[in-house]
Amino acid sequence: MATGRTHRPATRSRGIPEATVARLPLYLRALTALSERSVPTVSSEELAAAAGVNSAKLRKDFSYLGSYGTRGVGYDVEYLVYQISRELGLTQDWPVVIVGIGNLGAALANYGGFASRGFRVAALIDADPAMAGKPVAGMPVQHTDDLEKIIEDNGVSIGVIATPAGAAQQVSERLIAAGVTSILNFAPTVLSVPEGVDVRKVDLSIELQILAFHEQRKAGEGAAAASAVADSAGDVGGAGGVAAADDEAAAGVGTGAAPAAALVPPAGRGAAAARKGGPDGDVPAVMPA
Amino acid sequence: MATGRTHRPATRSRGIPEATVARLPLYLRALTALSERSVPTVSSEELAAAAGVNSAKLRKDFSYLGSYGTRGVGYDVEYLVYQISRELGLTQDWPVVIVGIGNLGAALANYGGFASRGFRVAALIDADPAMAGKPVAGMPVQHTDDLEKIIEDNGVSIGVIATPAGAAQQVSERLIAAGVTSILNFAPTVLSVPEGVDVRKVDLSIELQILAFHEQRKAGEGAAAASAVADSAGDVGGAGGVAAADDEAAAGVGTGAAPAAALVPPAGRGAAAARKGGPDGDVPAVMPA
DNA sequence: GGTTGTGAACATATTCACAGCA
DNA sequence: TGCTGTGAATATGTTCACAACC
Repeated sequence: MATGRTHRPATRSRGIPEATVARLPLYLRALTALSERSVPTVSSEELAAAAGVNSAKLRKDFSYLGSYGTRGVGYDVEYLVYQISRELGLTQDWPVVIVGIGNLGAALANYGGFASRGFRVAALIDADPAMAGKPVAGMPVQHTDDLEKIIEDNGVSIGVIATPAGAAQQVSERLIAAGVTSILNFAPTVLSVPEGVDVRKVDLSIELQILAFHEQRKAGEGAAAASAVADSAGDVGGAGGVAAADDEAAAGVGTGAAPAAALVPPAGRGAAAARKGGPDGDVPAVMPA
Repeated sequence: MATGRTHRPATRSRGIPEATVARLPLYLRALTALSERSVPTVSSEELAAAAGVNSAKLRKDFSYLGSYGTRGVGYDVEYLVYQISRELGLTQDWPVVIVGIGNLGAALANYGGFASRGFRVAALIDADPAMAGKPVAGMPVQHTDDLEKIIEDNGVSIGVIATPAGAAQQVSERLIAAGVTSILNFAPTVLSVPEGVDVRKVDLSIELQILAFHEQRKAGEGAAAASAVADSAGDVGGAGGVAAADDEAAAGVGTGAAPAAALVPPAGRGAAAARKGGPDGDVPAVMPA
């Protein structure tokens, strides 16, 4: 590795669990708040509460980073902030580009927390020639034609896609060809990318659909059984779920990807097929409006 | 349940795994696209490719819903669209309110995919009196004072919070008190809510930090070892991760939650504490710039 | 032949509960 | 005494591989 250390120093070391990585930013945020209030130390219990997880999980998470606490006392806030920042790679500067400057792209560009934590918006890019040169968040929008040059000149390795769904795949290909290896995708599409490129997606409609699922359960159970509610609720900052994505769709294409069509109950063949289904004979009365 | 069926019809039935629920919207999106192209049936292999997952996982997921496929043939597209929609509760109408109409809130209000799938924006709410009455996405913004009335009059059970971090907790409390039981939170804060209320969060900065973590790994490995890259990449639509959240911060407060402070390496006490750390003696050369 | 549906094996994540240390 | 760090137990999720069936 970079330091010339032997591989896998001792027992486990390599590979912090993905679920833990996903929670580190949460801890970091809580710790930063404590740091600003000049709190010197926290217990796992307190910090866990602030981050919305339980303390055993937090201690386990930290144990993957090392033994940074003091038994009987707790964790040194400043020190932990530094260790987590380092682990997350936030002690260095990450230039990012945002592609697709519609409502959402502009919202992202204006997002303050962006700059605060190692990320720097290096450029705003849009395909609309009319946008070129217009300032958004105090920065001129540049045209897609210059995408490759911008990426290379700024050494950008992280790209944010906030274009309409239809443009996302192509944009991702250009970003990757120019050197980007991590993408945060807000467009409601599955991007297919080569091995070695990381993609995370944020999808509004998926999140809403997941909420609707649980809402429906609550309503159903409430009517008949009782409170089997505390299903996915309970631990807010939980582990599971993927992410929900939104899209600049509205600002780009008419209404986005694929609205119209379907949703009518399968009258003809559907009904036929339905017969053989009935896994638990569950065909309830939810008839579509 | 709604139909008066006996509880737990047969073997398992109740409780579709959370990970499966989180993928259903993905399948639904892919199926809707097929439906629009009038494709009558798909194999698990094809559909899995379109949704960015592997076919075994998809089949397992569907098996929790019932036996909706035909061996040797595949799945009937229309029928599956209906079944998944029903399972997710999308055959009914879900009025939602968006609170916090800054850049992000406006982007969400304009998002077309919103309306298409059972969700309907019932109202836009903002605390700024100057916003009141102004049309956003063809709908007048209403003032926070009327929040409770709006929720009740429209029977809203899902709320979207796109306010600055500082306002989020209070907004969530008002929403919940008025009857909302599911919240999609875009503010970078941990909401604490009573049991029975579902919260999902979308957090831009968390997502970026997760990407940075993997970027850092790539760089480190690449320099010395080689390609141990295909770490979190590989299956794009993977399972793990939480979500990343963004905030309307910029439009509301100055720069959001907690930017400044910390990030300097722990010179004094930090170094001292550092000694006892060295879990795997991993202290690499990543010295902050 | 082709494809689903699923038990069994494996992998990852969470929680418990307590020894070890300040 | 108080709190961390962690093995062991449990729960959840993924993948394999193949029997069942069209």
